Amino acid sequence: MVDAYATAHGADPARISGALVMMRRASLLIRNLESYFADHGLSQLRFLVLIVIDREPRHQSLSPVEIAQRIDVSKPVMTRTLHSLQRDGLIATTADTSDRRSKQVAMTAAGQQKLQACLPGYFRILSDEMSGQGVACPTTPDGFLSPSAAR
Amino acid sequence: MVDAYATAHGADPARISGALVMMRRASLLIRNLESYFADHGLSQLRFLVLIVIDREPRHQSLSPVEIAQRIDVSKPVMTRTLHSLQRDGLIATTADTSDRRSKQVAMTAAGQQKLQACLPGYFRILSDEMSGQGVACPTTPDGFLSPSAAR
DNA sequence: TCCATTTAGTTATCATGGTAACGTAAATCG
DNA sequence: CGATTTACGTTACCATGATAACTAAATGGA
Repeated sequence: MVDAYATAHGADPARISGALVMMRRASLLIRNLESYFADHGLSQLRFLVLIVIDREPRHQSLSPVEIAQRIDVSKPVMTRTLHSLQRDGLIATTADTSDRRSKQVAMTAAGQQKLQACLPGYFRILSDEMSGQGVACPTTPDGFLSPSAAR
Repeated sequence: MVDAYATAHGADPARISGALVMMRRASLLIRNLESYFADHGLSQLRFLVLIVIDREPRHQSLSPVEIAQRIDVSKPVMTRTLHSLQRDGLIATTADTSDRRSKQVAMTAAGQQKLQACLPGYFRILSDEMSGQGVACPTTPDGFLSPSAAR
């Protein structure tokens, strides 16, 4: 089916299929990860925030913009996420003494614990995916990618 | 950095990196496609709905559930999307004579036109991606996947 | 120094995904 | 048949991504 459309538009069906398969595979993996994190009261974004703070070698704390830039997410999303993480007691924020516009974000003990608890399963899922033991990867009837799977 | 975490958890860094790179690549491709569709007043989901109807060999129309199942999307999302496509004049719905719970969805001339207009660029983007000429694929500083990029 | 520009964080709003629950219609089974 | 179960479309609500626009603070040049 992809073939029909692709050749009709002068595209190489193999390339098109390759791209679609990759998207499908990645999407299912992301779905899988998101489901795993949900079971632990996290999400991909919340997990990444904790990781980024955790591996900060210097002072163990970062400003919201710094985190947003490293994870490549917009500032409003970071604001919302940090508030929710704070509400759940996984991070704590303090005022920045040198810049009154800014804050410093640090992990709490509960945050550290949560992160450590999630890491093994996270690597397991990624590892299984690459060993071909990940989620089965049935393409859509048409071979096209489902947008829902893109999440 | 991935190495440090991965080896600390007994995972194969190469596998982990591989999974992260794939997710990153797919995410950027999806971003790219979404941006392309936005320029044409569509989205991935709206585009797929049109494709699924277009390639229906039998009667040129489908019920909302059939479309939802083929694209692997929830019913409420399909309801919303079909309403928006109808509002934009790209599809038309008629009552199903044999099942009063259901409807039949068909493309309008404008819908056909929009679909045909989008196909070449769509295949171009997919093809470029697989030929290595797609979007540059810089991993995050840490090698982890940005959730925003996952969209 | 003072005014303009940039930057940090926030708010408001939109888009797009999901689940739960509901009304109505069809189907199934006793 | 009639009662229960299943299925279709919808509504309501939540999560998570984005942009635009605002406030307050820092910065920089005339």
